[in-house]
Amino acid sequence: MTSTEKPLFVTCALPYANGSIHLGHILEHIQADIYVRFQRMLGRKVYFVCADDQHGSPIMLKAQKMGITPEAMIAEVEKEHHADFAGFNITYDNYYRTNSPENQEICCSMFNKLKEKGYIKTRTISQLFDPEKNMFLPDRFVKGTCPKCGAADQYGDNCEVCGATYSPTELKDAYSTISGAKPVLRESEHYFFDLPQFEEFLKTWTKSGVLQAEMSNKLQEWFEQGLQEWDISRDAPYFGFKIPGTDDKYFYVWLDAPVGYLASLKNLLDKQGISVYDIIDKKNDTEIVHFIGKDILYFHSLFWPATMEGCGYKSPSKIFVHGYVTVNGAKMSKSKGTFIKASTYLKHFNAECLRYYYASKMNGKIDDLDFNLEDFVAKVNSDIVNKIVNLASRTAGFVTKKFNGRLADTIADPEFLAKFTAIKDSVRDAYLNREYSHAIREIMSLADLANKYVDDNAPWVIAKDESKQKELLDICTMSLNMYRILITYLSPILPELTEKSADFLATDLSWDSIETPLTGSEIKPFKALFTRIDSKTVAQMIEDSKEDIKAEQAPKAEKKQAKKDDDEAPAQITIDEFAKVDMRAAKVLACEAVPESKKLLRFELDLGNGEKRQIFSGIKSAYQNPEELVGRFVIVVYNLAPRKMKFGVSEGMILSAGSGDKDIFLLSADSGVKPGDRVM
RNA sequence: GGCUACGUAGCUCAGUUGGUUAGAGCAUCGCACUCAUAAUGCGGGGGUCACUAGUUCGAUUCUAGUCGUAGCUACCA
Repeated sequence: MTSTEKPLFVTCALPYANGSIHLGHILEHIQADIYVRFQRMLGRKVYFVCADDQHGSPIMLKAQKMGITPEAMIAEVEKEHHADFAGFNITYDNYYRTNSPENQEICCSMFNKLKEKGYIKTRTISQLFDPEKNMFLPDRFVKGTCPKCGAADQYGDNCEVCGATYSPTELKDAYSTISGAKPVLRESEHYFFDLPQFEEFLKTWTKSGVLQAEMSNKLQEWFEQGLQEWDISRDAPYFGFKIPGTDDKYFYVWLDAPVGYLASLKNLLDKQGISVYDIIDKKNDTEIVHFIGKDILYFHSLFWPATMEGCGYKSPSKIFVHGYVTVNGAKMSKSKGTFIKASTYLKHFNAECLRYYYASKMNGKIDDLDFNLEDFVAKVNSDIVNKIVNLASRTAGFVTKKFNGRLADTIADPEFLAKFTAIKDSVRDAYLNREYSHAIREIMSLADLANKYVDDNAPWVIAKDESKQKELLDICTMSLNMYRILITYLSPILPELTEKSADFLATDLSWDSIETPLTGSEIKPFKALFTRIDSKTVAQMIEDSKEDIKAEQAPKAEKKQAKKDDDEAPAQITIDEFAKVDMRAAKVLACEAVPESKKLLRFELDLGNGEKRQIFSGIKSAYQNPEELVGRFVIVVYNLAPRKMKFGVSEGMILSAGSGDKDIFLLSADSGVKPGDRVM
């Protein structure tokens, strides 16, 4: 059995049900869809499935905030996701959900198997708990003061100011970002998957060619660090599946998400009377292929194959990892309007444009792909319209007007046409290796050749000579056959254009028919097959994206307002607490703007008794001429922990008041104060 | 800080298992053509292949370092 005869089970990563699909998601789905469409073209049996990933704390909390049930929220999101992928012509055999009976059944059955075989352990761990909300807090829902540098409002796992990493229990003045309550430490029994038992299996598996080389190197690093047991349980309240045999333990969302692949497949196969367990049986020759982004490699290359192996099931055959999408060379940015939702894109452009553009840059590697907006317009117009479609457009008219649409009975120059069929294998290999850009390069160079053929033969000249009518038809038949071949090559990428072209040529465009010339048949009158795009539409799309974000952020602004109100009435402190702050007067010895920084001024201060300190202060916006500050007195928090900053260590804090930006005013003392005087 | 990847024409990208004048598309300039969705063809200009050192008869391609960009780095996954 050759590899193209084996059935194929293909998935895309399950989009999380707390937000919209954006052009980053779409990259993966287009990549997979092209792959799948091509495999189907070769006649291969494919199950292409996806689903919404609907469990976990973020979903539970977001639904709470919206005042609806998680079920209601995910149903809404699912509808939207469905429409988005359909809009991009992604041909899923099934798009399902993780919050489904099928998923629960498979999760529980897999868990029980793993437990029976001794791969599940329990251990009591201490974790921060929100006493008001009555729930355990994931790290990123805890904020507080960094224990290393004293920066306020840092997340529970690391400090964005000094880069220190720590456990959330080390945070000072920690608070829950959900309720604002002070978290307490509480113990709980957790379930762990014993990943280290699978080390040998995983090492062998990762070397079996399932991953790109870069990714398998990455795994080496993880092996060197040592595999850890994986915490797969979460305590109630949690939106997910209850773990069998427990009252208040739930499967961690990342346990049930990949199982969602199987759930979606099961939902599909049940209707066909096929058992999903047969497909994942080790004896079954179905190949399992996952398309994922590089951010979730860890789950798919360690936990997922290990849990499958632990259950005695087949591990994935291929994990195809791709990079991120950047827009105009930068990360997608909400404020720049380059965070473009799938639905926003579809309001302005046809799916085919993006399918083509992405494909023209996809190479099967994990490099990021840049969505350059100018390049997008240029490439779509010049490749698809000016070159490819032009071939049909410039010759079809003659056939229709002069020959009633009937093509010549033979191919005039089979040798020349053979150049077009000659790249068939190379195009096939490119598709199979996901080197779509390579395929497109070859196809486009033939499109150039085809246009040159038409130019060289100048049918518009021959058309005027009544004695050369056969020659005219020959040339047009050649040109339309070149078009037929090229569009067939492109059909996995451009399904709509292919369909329109098949209708226009009144023939089937299949992989097997590539070498079979289209002769003696009638074509339909040519109509514009593809509409060119322009940069004004791009600008509109960007504007729309900015509007999307504004609409989304409106409620968040309210939240900020609420938080601000809290600031106005901070908790009272005792005089003892106040006395802990040592503030002193200091004389500015030198002051300069930090050139690489937008906000910072660097001060050199005299704190009396010959003590000098360097302090950075974020007041550049209000003091354009820092040198004018030299000689004046400022108030400094003397006993603030030093903070290492990008440009040096800041040894204290200079006090100022104001609302920000240009309205920042340094505090100072009246004349007579001396460097080092304490503020009483 | 450590690790990894990337850095080739104005833009987006190929390519080189080390070897004569480094490629494509778009953009730009000139010419031709007028069948075609102002599309096409021919020709020109444009690159010290990030920088520096090393290996080599020879490096854009190998090695090391530097700079820049991105990602990873947490008992997080």
